[in-house]
Amino acid sequence: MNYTDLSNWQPSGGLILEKNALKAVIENKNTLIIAGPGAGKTELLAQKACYLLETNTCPYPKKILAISFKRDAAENLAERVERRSGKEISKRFVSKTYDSFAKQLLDNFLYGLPEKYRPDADYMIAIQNRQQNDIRQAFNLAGAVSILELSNTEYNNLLNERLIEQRLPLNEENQSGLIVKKAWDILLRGQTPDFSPALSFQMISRLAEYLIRSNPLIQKALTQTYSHVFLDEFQDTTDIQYDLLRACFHKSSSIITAVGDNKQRIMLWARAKKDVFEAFKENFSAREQRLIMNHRSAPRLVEIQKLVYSYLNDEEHDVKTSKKWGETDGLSELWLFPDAEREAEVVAEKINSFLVAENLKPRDICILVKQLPDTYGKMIINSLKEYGITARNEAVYQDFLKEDIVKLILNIASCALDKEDTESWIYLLDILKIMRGYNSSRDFEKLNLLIRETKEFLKDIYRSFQDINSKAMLTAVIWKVINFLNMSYIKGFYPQYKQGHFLDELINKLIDFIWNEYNLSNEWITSIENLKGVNSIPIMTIHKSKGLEYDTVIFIGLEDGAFWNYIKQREEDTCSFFVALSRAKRRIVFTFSQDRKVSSSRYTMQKRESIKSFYEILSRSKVVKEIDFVKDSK
DNA sequence: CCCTTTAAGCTTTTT
DNA sequence: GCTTAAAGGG
Repeated sequence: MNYTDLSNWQPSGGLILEKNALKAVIENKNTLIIAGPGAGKTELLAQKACYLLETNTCPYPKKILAISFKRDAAENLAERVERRSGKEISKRFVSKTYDSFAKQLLDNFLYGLPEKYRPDADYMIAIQNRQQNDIRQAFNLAGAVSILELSNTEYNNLLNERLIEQRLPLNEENQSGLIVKKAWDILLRGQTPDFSPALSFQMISRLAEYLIRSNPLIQKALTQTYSHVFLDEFQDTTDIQYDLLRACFHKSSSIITAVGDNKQRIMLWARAKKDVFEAFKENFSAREQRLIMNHRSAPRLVEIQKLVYSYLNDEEHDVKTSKKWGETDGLSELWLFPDAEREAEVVAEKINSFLVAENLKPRDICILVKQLPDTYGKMIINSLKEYGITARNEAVYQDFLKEDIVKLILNIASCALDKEDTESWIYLLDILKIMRGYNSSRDFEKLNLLIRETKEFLKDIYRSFQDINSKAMLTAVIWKVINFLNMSYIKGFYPQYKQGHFLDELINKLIDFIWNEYNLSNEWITSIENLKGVNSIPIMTIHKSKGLEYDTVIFIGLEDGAFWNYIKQREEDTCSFFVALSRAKRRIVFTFSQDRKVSSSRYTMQKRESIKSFYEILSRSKVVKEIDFVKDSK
């Protein structure tokens, strides 16, 4: 392997990194990179990975470990590095989620745990929903008595909290501590006859952390394997995750680069550690580095974004916009409506003109809500239908579409229906190869046979699709695909499908969705495309939109009613407002409706009293155009 | 059976 | 804070 000389290294893709970003790429110390929206945090990590690998600063055979929260973020990062540095070199870039990192540690070194905390090797992931709550049940079996003053949810939360609030081992000095330990025992090893071992991801992280702490050799191996560690979306790190990181890499030679944004901290309610930046700087002697570019948003929108900083008591930091924008680029509007019907009418009409007159694609636009996309989006979806435009609650599809089995089956369908789709063909063949354990260089014969068989099979599927005239027939075709893949190969390759009925449910849902789309379009390729969402406008919550960007963002319902929790979480909701605002590249629209029919029967008067600071920000910016849409002006 | 009262959910991910 | 679904009372 030829490595690039340190001084000759250039960011790939013809990109020019801002001064601080280049510094952060090259500097080989623990670093906390704080950067606002659109600064290219993920891109910086990808560039840094390429730098470390290409210049051998991460010396062969050592690796880089990148940890993200979500699977698609982890995959996205890995994909960027592979695209730039090539398959060979990027083998030393390991990108995974916190949970897979923790679970892998636990599963690989189960016997490194003291016997008292060693789970059964066949433990399941604990289920916690209405029908079944493994943790509650374990506590019941352990003899815990529920507390009358607490509601069900509060009590469940309390039990979960007691399980994972501290690092292991537990303090067993008092009576309640003993019950917690008993519950742990039951969850770790089960209780005959009817409770099987089950662990939550939080418990898995706690166990992994304890494992590392009690086995210095494993910790050493870990830090020797990974010379560099990347942490994405660092502001969302929970205390449990932070403890694990600390156990793994504190006082080690591994160099950590964390990137995050304190103004996008909207996960505190889900246990994010509030002082994680300060803790990291102190515990790891990390240097703070700020990026000042906003490559995403137009100058006018950045003006508004800057005003949010002062509301968050954040020091003034300079933000520079990209040169691709003109000084006065960026549109922001506040639309006022008498009621939600009028709102739906106007929003649909405007979206239609964005698509027609401005030539935007459906995926250039995003409809954002604080919560309850179905409730807030329902009327707009219906109004858009009159223009032949589809909008959909993206949450229903987002998680579903990134499931491995769904991706695989949809790829096969695309391959079978559209012979030009080489991308799907490469993806499919790659997976089949790995699933069957074939080696590209060794199993030449087998591979050829596999290619022939698969091509034959795809032709068959193509013909089958043409004959389908009922849902039962579609179901039969999908099962033909699954049988070709082989159920036991699937479960072996994707262990997450081993448990319960998850896989069956996904397959049934997939059949429902495809059949539904087919009834609308009567064309198979279009149905698959529409299911993937290419032709529909996404409606989603602010939380789901994190990390995404759109030309035009329409936020529905800048109203007290949507921010009902504002009194309890002022700062966090202001961050939410900021996240919504900063998704937009060129245009942001906020709507307010005097009356909103949230329920099926009643209107509710909307106020903007408690969130008036949001309106102050908008009006202080002096760039927001206020438009009052009175009833029935058409 | 109907009306009133009460509880729970609402913003998340992960094998 | 507001909706929905259930449980409870007459």
